[in-house]
Amino acid sequence: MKCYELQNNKIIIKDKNKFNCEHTLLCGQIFRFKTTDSGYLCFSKNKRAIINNKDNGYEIITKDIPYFINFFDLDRDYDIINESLECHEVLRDAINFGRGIRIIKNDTFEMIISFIISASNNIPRIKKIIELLCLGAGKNMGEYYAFPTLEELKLKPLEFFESLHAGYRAKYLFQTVQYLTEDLLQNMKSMSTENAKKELLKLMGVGDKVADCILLFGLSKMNVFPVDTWIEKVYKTQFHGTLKSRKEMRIYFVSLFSELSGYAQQYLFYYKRTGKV
DNA sequence: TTCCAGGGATATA
DNA sequence: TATATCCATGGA
Repeated sequence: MKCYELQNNKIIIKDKNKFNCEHTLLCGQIFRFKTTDSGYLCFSKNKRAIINNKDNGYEIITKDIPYFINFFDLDRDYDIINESLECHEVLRDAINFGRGIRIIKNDTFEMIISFIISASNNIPRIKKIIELLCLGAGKNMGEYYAFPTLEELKLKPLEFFESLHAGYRAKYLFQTVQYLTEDLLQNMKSMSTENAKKELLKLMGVGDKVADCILLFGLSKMNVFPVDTWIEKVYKTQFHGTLKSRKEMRIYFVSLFSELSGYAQQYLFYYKRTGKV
């Protein structure tokens, strides 16, 4: 059963338990969104979705409806996923806390740049740096700025990335932009998780964790489990684990959740970071 | 002042 | 392969 309907060229969501916009935007997978009086604005590439609260759901207004149906993964039945994950006790609480989260399907290039910026950084600052990036290099769309294309960023010198207050990540961004090609970005979409990760790890500023985030949010690979400082806390406090390296934790979690690893990770991350447990 | 944030690169063994 | 150290920035 679909969680949405199309009415008057709008996407109508009638149940926030099926798609909760607040949880989906605040759970750390999207850095380009704003809260408004009536809901949210959400951006991807050069596109925008206006999300208004409506009854117990939302109306989503956008010029590209198919893009955002796919972006918010609205054609997937999350009840089946949740049911499967709830056999793990810790996940039960995390799912109840973040019910309605959907794993977004964002642009590969936008995710590569965004998560290079995310390394050893905090979410409010990541958002500011990305906003400056769009302002300084993205196309003016009238009421907002697009995320810059690879072609646009290839024209920018190292000094431009330094001007974003990106710190030591500026040189990573510059080198990765110079290295990347449209062909490589396109080819990664059809690669296996393992092969795509090998390619991502060749990029300057992309290590194990950042690669997993790009695979999850930018290439829709669900058999990955990014381990960051928050997941490390979850592992120690909720799972009472004894493994020491993040690599070991990643292998442990992927073996536990398999093809549902990405969903489990996002529930746990949001639960720990926002739920203050 | 020190610690921390969706870590990674590099040198060293 | 595994570990130690350095890396910018800004808020708490």
